[in-house]
Amino acid sequence: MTVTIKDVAKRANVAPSTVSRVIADSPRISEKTKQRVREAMKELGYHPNFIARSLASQMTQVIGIVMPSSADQALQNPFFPEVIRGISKAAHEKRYALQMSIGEKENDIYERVVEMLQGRRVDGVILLYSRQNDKLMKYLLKHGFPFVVIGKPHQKAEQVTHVDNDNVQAGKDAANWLIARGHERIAFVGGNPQYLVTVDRQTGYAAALQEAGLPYRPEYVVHAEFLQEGGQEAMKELLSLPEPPTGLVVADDLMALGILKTLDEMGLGVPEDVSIVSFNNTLLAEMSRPPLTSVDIGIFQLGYEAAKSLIEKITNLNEPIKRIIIPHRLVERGSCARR
Amino acid sequence: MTVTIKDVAKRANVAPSTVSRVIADSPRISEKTKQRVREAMKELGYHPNFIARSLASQMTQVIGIVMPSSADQALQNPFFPEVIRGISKAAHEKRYALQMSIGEKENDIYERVVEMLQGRRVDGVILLYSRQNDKLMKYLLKHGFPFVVIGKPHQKAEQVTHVDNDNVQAGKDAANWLIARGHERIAFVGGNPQYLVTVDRQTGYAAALQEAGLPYRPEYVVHAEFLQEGGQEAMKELLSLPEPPTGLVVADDLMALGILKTLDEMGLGVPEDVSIVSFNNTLLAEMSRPPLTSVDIGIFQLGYEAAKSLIEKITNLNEPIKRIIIPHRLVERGSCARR
DNA sequence: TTGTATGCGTTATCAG
DNA sequence: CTGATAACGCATACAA
Repeated sequence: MTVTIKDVAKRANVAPSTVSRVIADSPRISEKTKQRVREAMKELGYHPNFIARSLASQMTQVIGIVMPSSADQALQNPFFPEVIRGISKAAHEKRYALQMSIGEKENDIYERVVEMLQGRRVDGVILLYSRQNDKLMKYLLKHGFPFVVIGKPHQKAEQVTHVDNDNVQAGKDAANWLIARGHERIAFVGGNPQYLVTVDRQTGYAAALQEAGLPYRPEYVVHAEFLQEGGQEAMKELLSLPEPPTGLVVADDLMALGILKTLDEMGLGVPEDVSIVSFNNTLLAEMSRPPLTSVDIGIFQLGYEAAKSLIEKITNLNEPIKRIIIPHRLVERGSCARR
Repeated sequence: MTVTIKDVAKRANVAPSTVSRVIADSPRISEKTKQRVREAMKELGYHPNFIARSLASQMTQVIGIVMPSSADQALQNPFFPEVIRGISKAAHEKRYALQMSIGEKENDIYERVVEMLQGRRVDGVILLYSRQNDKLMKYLLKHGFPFVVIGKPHQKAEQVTHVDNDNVQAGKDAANWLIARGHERIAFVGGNPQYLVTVDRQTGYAAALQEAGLPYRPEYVVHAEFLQEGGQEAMKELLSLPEPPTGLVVADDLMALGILKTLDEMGLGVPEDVSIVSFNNTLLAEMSRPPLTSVDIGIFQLGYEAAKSLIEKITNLNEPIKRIIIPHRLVERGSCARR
């Protein structure tokens, strides 16, 4: 029924191994027989069976994508489709397929990924998150499975190839943008502090304040999970302080969207009353009112480089550990005003 | 190095085939030896090799997800993560893994999916789109590959298992909502008319107008690709008509977000000047200003049922063709006012 | 440059 | 209830 390498071999009057070599485009086969074999393949409608190939070669040509737990609505963040586009591009260039693992709870994810790898379904994985004390990462390191992290690993960063931004600098740039426009009361609204991006950007924010001689006020730092209960309240508190901030550095565009809403409900206008700089420069930044000044972090590239690195690692196990920093740049739109 | 079924067999003093049966939990193995074998598996840290299993059993336990072409920014639509969550849930329940195919151009996608299927990497696929005259769908039908469409197939709908909403009724409901609130000039803003959702919702919209005795005005129907050039202009034209609409039925939340922006630029308020009903009821509907009255179409369920149906089809090739309709319901928020 | 033989880790078909 | 043994479709070391 399904046409195999043997059928092709017969048709072309060669041995199966020859056909195999033609598929691999081995240089040790004469052009003439290559032609003949290829013709036979066409005529029979041959398609190589990846499963069989994988079993024989011990390589699947599949890479696994590990998403953060879907319990939080993180998936709704436009960040993900965009990284995946980047991953997909690089993967396709090297003829790799993509397998995906989504789980509700952290432990779900762990188990599925272990199964993926131990079951030899994938050659390696890309982690689209990086959380504190990650059981999965430890497992991967221990067993020597090829993997790459997007973001900065909490532990053992020197042992883990990762693709990241200079989030400290990015946080600094964002705050400086506001400082340069005369703002002196600048708050930081971050996401889950379990994720290192948040921490890094906050660090940069704090550094910028310090360099500018502005005081760091703890009450100006809020970690609001906007999608959860309580997020709005935290924001409202912040803006109801005796000395409310005039500028906000916000962890990402999706959060900024939520904040715009909260501000609106409080009767505060952007940028007249409050200026905002956010991160990621996704579609949302363009579509929001006002459009958001946002730090572009090269999401597509993050994915692209991660996949490229992973594939290098897979094909060459001695590939050194790498840290790749994707440049960022602030994109000005309408959410910041001079003070 | 890697521990196989044979190692386990030796350890447990049984034949490899017995181990295989234990893995499959065959009833023809005594509980006693099952215990023994399972112990041996634990002790050796055995993990079954899916690739080998796939080759022998001719089943991969993997389903493919086919995304629409990423050339347009469709991927940015929160619809996708949510369907995928649904798919993932059902897949995991039946212990299936997910493989993903993203391509830039339509032809890209076609080729990758053919490769996926012919290469026996997946047992079947779910199409997350349904476009006119789809080459891929024809191919799938012709070759008898198991597949399920989310949305309504343009052609041969009777031959294709699909999971859809009653989009005509949904369109009607949306329009009626506005009509019931006294609106008489209601426009329809759809996405790409190549996609049947758009057409169906428009049909429902038109039917509602007719039933209410309102005139159908062609100039009130706009297909705006917001993310492209020209989208804004089309909207502005619509709203600059001598008799501009007071109500808008908008294809989805993401588009509605863009429209809110355009309206704002034109100095029009929602819902004071223009009322909006949109579709999908994603996170964006909650986060926008004002929050959007939106028709919830059960995105998660669409994915869940699709995956379930596909798996049924894979495991039982005689499974009949099905059409599954996921119920919708309009969720009221703040974007509609009485006239 | 090409062919032969063997193995990849399982499942499945026979026996027993 | 359990054990040999032959596929599954391809890659590769070794021959020729």
